[in-house]
Amino acid sequence: MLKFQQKVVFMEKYLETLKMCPLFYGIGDEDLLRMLTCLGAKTETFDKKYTVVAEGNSARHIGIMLSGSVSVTQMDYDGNRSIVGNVVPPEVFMEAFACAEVRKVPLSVVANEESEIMFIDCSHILHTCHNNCGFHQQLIFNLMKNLAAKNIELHRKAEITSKRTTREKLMAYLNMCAKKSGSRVFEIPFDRQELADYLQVERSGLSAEISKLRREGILQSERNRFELL
Amino acid sequence: MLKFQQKVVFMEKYLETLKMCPLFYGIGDEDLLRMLTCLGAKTETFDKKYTVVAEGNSARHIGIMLSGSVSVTQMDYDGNRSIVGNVVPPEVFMEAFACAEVRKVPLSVVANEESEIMFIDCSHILHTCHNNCGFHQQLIFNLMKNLAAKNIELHRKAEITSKRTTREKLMAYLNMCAKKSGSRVFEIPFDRQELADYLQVERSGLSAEISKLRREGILQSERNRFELL
DNA sequence: AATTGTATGTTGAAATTTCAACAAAAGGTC
DNA sequence: GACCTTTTGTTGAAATTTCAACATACAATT
Repeated sequence: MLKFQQKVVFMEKYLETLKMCPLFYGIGDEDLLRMLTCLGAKTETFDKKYTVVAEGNSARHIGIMLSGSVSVTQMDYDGNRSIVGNVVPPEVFMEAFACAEVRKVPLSVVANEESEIMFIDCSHILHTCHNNCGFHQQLIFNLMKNLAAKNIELHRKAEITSKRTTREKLMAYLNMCAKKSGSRVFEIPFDRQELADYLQVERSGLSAEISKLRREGILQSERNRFELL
Repeated sequence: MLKFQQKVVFMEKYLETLKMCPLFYGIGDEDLLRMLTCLGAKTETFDKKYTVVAEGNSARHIGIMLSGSVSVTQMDYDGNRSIVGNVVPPEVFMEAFACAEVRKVPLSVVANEESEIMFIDCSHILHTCHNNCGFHQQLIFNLMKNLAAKNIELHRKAEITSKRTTREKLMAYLNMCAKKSGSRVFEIPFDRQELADYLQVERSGLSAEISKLRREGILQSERNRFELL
């Protein structure tokens, strides 16, 4: 009993985050908490740099970011890292593999900082439970919307990395960030090496290009803070 | 009345294709035909090279390939074409934009050859009709699965284009094709320029690389037929 | 404050890609 | 078959990226 109480208290700590999660759109507080229990949601904490999901792991679970942030990365057979993206609360990750009922994930997820993550076995979402929670329908609908949105995000990333030069990729990325943040001043979630792995270019060449753009008066930057002029 | 009859006859012409479509998995013949009418499915024919969907068009409809094939492409502000993928029967396209309820599509779709395509207004799928067709649930579920599969496909494409050299991209692509076809001999759905635009490299450099691989005895090829040795 | 480690910037040489221009081969049309 | 168009292959020069190596700045730890 105490255990249940603790669980609820814990979930309530992140209730605001969970309510913002696209997966739970349109579901009230009470129902949400009940539903999470019904779905067998489990929360885990990961230290910085820890592997949340390793390539080849089972792809049964959907991850929901509660705090911190993680990077989704792909590793080449000869060690080249490619960063697919960055996930922050209240976003969801691994949902595509879970929904497609792929056995093993072909990528890995690493915590960028101390992070709390909720996991839900996707089969509990897909195969409506017999308690007949009225919200399963809504949940599936939300999951679908989220998959569609991820799809579009992948298209957007492809648009950036399809550029041929480091400069074009960088500018396409920075313009996208500016647009997203709604300001010409913004921070990016990557350090130089990570940005290079995201844009699929060389770190040194990327640094050189940033310096060049600065000299040309196109942008200002220091560390991960950028301003487009 | 005659019109209705014609429609049914037409649909029956492609019944086999439609039954294979991931969107209609688990739905019987009779139900499928009734459902298509209920969903207001419309079929159009496009000549080779014709634009099926232009960038900026409304993104309300899902396309289902009945015959022929189309290419999904993105155009750069300075005219660089990037090919996202190729769609053949009985696959579906544009579903991500329709499901995410994006207003305008950010890419265009062109017929590679004479093609027949069925369109369904996605809102008819998402917002269950009041006739209460028993299969709406199944349809939504199928759509979700399909979105997840597309997601994974986009990941796979990113894995290919994330390679740094023309040779690596090409080999990654050919290996994927070989795996998909289950044979070391296979045809690709692209001519050289299209393959270059898909892999995001120069056509001339791609041709040169293919010749080189041939000289090195790694593959054989003529036109779009390849054999990995 | 000194030390250590990590992140970023810089540079020049080597490798690769892009670009432009043309040659050769294949396909379609009359 | 002759002609025209499109596709594919080839080539060398210019541009760009990668790579390796080092310099500098910054952060954390003792």
